[in-house]
Amino acid sequence: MSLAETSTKPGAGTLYKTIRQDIERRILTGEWPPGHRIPFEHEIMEHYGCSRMTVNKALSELAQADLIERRRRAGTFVRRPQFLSAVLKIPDIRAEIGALGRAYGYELISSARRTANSADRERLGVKTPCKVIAIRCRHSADGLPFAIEDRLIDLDAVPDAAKANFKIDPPGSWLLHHVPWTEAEHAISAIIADDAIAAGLDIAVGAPCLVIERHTWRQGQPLTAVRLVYPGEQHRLVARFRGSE
Amino acid sequence: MSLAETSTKPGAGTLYKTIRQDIERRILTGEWPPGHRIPFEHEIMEHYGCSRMTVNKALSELAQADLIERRRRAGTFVRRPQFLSAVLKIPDIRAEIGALGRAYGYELISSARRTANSADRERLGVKTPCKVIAIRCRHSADGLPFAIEDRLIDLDAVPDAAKANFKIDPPGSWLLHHVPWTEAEHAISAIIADDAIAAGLDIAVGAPCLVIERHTWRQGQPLTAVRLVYPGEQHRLVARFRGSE
DNA sequence: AGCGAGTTTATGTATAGACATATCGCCCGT
DNA sequence: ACGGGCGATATGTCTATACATAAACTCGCT
Repeated sequence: MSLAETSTKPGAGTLYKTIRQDIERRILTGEWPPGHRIPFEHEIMEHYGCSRMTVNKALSELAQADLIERRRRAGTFVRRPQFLSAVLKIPDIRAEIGALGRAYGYELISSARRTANSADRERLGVKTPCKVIAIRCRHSADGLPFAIEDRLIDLDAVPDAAKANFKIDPPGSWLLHHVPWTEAEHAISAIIADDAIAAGLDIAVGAPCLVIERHTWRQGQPLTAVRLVYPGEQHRLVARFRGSE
Repeated sequence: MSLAETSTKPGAGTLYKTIRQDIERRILTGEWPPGHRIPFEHEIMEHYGCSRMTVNKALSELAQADLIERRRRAGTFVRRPQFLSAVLKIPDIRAEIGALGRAYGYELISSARRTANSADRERLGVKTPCKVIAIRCRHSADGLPFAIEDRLIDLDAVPDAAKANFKIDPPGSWLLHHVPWTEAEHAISAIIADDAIAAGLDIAVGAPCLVIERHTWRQGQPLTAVRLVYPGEQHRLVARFRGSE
């Protein structure tokens, strides 16, 4: 029990993957519950009889996958699992539609620049007064409505947005290419189309819609808040992924 | 232009992060489109004047994040972005409800073991005849309906499932703890509650529902297919994440 | 031309050692 | 008791080197 388990099935052939999978297994089965401090690199390295870099590589990958949290001097801890957390990787609708091989269409419905009212401030999560741009637009694929977008941009945080031409560029694409972000949050829910949504998406009132709300920050400062409404029966969010081999 | 840009803002203080972000930026802005071969480790290492291990660390992280694909002898290539791919990280409803601090309830509605009919086979994606378990159950939080689950398990791929007691253990939890998987696929969509769903979730017919369909494989072999229906106005899939600092 | 064996090359893994950096805790002085 | 400073310690980064491995390429044989 004390030495490296070269006798057990090697798992994946390489040492660091074996280490990573051993730890991953213990976390997923609950043997090491959230908050548990996993052995120091020093100890793991002795257990497997390898160098610290090898252990470090295994732990770094687990940290990148958010399974563990590493704190200097304190050690490495099992993270609370992110239940049903949904990560939408690339948020650019224009590119998405292009990748589907369909013709992208964009239409600016309304655009207003104003001092943020209390609803705007709450939605963005800012406390101090600021200027915002409020945009409503529609994306379409092959001429058919694809999504309705409702967006608020904090002009103080993104002053360049005042110079962008949102009659031509979709705000999502423009922001993705011009503004770096550090944190984001998504929420996905389902709603029933009301009159405005039904008209905008060319579907029946009462039809199901998928709603994605996204907030984006840079170093804790709110940049933009957006709400995208998709026809729910036509649109599916699909993801395929691997379980770290 | 030829040497390391120590004059530009360091980005993140450490070299490998600078390298990773430089490359990430070029990919996200489209400067290096999908399929583009990015410079060899050898070249990057000379460009930044560092060792290959440092470059390798940066590229490994980008590969883990699925931004690039690495092929021996051929080089490293920008991957086709996974548009709007949604990754639901932990699929265990029992743990999810527990984490919300609410009391978990589980009720098996029906369970049947049978030889897969053609609909079962299509849903699972198997071609040859096999045995399956079909389960319908309900999850609740604090006594209120939380989700309806409809699941198919391939008994040939997961023979142990015949011994599990799904009257007590939710099939999702049981599978998570007993069956390793290597690939999974999610699809999220929105539907309108029909009679059966409305009754099961205690909501009105015509109310919006969020649907998650998940398929799970091990080494390409289908293990299980599940469809989860949530009340759409009460339930939101939320995720917060960082943009690789 | 077709095919198989050998070569080249870029990535993959692993090592030992070095120094940096964030903190946890302890000790000491007020 | 309280707080500031400092040392111990675990992780973070980086290097130079070595060998393994897979795949693309070359070349020569039939």
